[in-house]
Amino acid sequence: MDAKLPRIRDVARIAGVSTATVSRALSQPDLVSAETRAAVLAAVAETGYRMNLAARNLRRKQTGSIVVLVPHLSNPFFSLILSGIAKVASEAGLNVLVADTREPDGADRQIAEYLYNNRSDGLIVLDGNLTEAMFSGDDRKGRPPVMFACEWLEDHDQPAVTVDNRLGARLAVEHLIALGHRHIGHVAGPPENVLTRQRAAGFRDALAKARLPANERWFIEGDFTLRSGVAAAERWFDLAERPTAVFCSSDAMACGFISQLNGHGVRVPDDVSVVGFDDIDIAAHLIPPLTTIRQPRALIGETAATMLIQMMRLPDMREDAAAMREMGKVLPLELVVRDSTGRPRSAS
Amino acid sequence: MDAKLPRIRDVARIAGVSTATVSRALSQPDLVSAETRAAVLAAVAETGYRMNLAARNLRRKQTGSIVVLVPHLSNPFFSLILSGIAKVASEAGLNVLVADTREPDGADRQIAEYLYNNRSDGLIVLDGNLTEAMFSGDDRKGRPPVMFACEWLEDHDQPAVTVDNRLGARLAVEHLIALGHRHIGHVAGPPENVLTRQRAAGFRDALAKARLPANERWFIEGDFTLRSGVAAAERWFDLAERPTAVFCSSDAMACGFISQLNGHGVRVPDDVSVVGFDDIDIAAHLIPPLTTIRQPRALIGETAATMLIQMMRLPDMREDAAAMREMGKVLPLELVVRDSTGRPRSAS
DNA sequence: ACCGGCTATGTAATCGATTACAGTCAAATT
DNA sequence: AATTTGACTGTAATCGATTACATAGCCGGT
Repeated sequence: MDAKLPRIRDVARIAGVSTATVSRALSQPDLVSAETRAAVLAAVAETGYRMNLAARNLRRKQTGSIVVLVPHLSNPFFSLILSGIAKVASEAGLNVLVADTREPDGADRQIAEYLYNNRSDGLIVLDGNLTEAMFSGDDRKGRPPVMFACEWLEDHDQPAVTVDNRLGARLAVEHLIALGHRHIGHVAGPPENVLTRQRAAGFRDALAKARLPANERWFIEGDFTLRSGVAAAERWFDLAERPTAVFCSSDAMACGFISQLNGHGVRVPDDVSVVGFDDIDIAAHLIPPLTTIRQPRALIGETAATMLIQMMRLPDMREDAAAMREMGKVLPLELVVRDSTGRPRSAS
Repeated sequence: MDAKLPRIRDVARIAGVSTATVSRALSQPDLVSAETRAAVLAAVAETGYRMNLAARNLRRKQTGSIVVLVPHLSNPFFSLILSGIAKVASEAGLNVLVADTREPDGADRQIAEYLYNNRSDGLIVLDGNLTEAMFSGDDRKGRPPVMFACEWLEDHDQPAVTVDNRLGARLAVEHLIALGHRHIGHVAGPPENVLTRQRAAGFRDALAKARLPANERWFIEGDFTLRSGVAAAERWFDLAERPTAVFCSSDAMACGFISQLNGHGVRVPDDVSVVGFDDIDIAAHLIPPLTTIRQPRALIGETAATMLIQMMRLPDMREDAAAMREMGKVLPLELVVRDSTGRPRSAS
């Protein structure tokens, strides 16, 4: 009943070979003859043998897991990305550890824990606001490879899987302009965030292209959360002159914004048009269904994981800054027009 | 530059003690004298030593990680629960692996992988629809402890952290009745799910208590997802006689339901009142803000993790079925009244 | 016939920490 | 004074798989 778990030695004995041969049959099948392989496999099946990962990892000096650093695990935007990462990693036999960088103990501790210590074979970082110093420095050799996704560090060689946020924002705003809007506001993310800057740039691009002035009062700062969308609506109410359309830098903020507007009797899209960014699951089912920029979230996760695994397999490549940059990838995004945008009152 | 990572031996040499003493100073500080401890700590700081977990786990015959089995990682309902689990586990020095049981390769493989093989020291299962056989059987001794959370297996001794779903549903429906509704429908979860049954029972409890008949045509089957809420709305439209209020077994379904109703010109709460279940983050910011039953999601995660860790520390206890059941815990839930419910037309 | 090269396998060292066991020394007990 | 006790520390075996190195057998070329 309580038989101990079979070890490689037991398999070897039953198959009539040495432990070395069993090990090879299982992890480098080409090295052993077909008959031997069959015998080993039979013995494995008979005993129900399962490898002890701690032993393998100890010997191979690796950990068998990758770590994903997420800002706000509770943000639904990340769920599909994680799911994509998990899928690829699990196919490669790797565990996925998820750590929330905004937890009380702080990001730095997490990074140190995972980056410097041998707790992971690779990192996927979804948070662009980490101490840059942690990722530069000379002693990069001993550390596991790092892949950024969604967000990234500007002015660094770190490879990243992203979308063209600037283009996305431009598409969103061009859509509003095409509808006839001339007074367009922006609910932005936190100022230190890369995405905020990129999307704000795209916002300005579109205005400039249409020769519309950018009104700084219509630039409202948020932090990508629902709550900050609500706060942005309050700011909007305070405005003497109000824009007829608003581009929100995340769907969550758009949702909070619309909800709060609605609470005060302002209708979307009749009184104000709103565009979001991300296309989270619920966006299509809000009232009104949200016009937004779709990011291929699952694909971002899968791609990031795939590339990280490539980097893990080629440790030398990390010395080569050019090769590193090329590991990055920009995935396509798409404007999804729904009902939260319409012609402005004045133009109808 | 490329100095190898320091090992316990290096620390021992610098501190002028043996490796055994270093090990003890680090993991059982009481066993060494204060001076020795200080010397070891100083040496650790000097070398930047970090323990190799693979080695520790190999020697201790454990894995240092717990696994969470989630149905649908992309469901935002689970994010806060995971975050609670991660918090507690990380404080205990445990890694958290998350596996999606609804992935293509199927739940059974995952279970086998994690439960039978030495890949985890404990499991938290958030999916009540797993093959029961996997958790019973005689050879339970060799396996890691399992804690259920949210969902559970009926007729089994497995401990679980839950809320009183039946009570929650009753509160929701009593609220509708108190508002004057006499024609109340239910959008349920998948029929094989425990939560579905519990909540349906609570629904009937409330009706029975108010001596209202339960109309089986107003019982619409769903699967907790947004999409199924949308489908439920279509079913509602097909009804000859329509209820004036609907209790949805999840917020996601309530959201899809309301959204689809709205798309066809039916207003909430003017034409129909809707109550959800869960109180996911976005519930308060839907239009209209959703009346729902709040589950303490972070607390559920923290509690499940805490209890699992207790079980891990007391391996003998698992033999004792009574003790096992007592490990379970029912956490409080709460009705949150917002704007998706109001008096019925006829009663106003 | 001999040698080099190749394939298939075995032997044993190795990864790095933990811990059973043994030993030391000083204080307490008889 | 002898013995016991307890606190502390060291030595070395151990966890289970991987892999460097050694070896054996076989084939083909000269």
